[in-house]
Amino acid sequence: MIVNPQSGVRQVQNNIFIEVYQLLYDHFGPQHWWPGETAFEVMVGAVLTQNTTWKNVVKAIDNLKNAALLDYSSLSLLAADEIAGFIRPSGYYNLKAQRLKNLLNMIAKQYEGDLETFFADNLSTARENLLAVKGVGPETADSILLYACGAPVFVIDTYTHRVFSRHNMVEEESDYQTMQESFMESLPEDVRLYNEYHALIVRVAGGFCKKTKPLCEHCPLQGLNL
DNA sequence: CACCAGGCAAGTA
DNA sequence: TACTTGCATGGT
Repeated sequence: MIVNPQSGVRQVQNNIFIEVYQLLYDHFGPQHWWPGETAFEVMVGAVLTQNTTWKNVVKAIDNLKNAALLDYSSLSLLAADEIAGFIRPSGYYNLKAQRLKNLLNMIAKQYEGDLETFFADNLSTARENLLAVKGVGPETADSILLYACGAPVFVIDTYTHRVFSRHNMVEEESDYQTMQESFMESLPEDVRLYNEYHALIVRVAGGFCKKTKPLCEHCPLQGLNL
């Protein structure tokens, strides 16, 4: 294992990103993500889970499901303030309702309201269109691309940053794009791998790598600290 | 009671 | 450019 004496950060050389994946997969097994029945549900969930625990998102999703609103054409008929009423449990409900509207409007405008056309679009075009939606940032966009569109994009989130910076595998000040490039340059381009890896990072962070507990006892990555 | 959760945009200096 | 703040419910 090579460590850069300047930064103390491990060199990506053989190859820490794959090692970590193996450790996590061996410890936790497959995570079966994304937890949603349809691609549309995944897309909605990606917006609702912004800075919010998934448990609360499930309640909001259930409200939409029970009202038979969890499909593109039904949800598109509602105004933002009507959507807000159903998604209250997920928090920021006014904001997120408008963000969902913005997303639906983008699909209406760019893809003539055809979800399947959007899901099948060229990766970079789809990503640009998603990022142009107010309320859709890089993580939300990439989550939709990977888990709804099945595109080979690695998703970075706060957990990814926390776990990997805490173990000195990326620099503390690394931004989204930098981290994403590190992962994607170090891993084979494989949707299934990206899917499982991100889910495993969320799993280990939620289970062991808490914000207020810098020491992750009994964490499967424990031995990596140096 | 304080703090956190699978972000993002807008405001300030 | 580099911080800071608003958005909000629900669980620990």
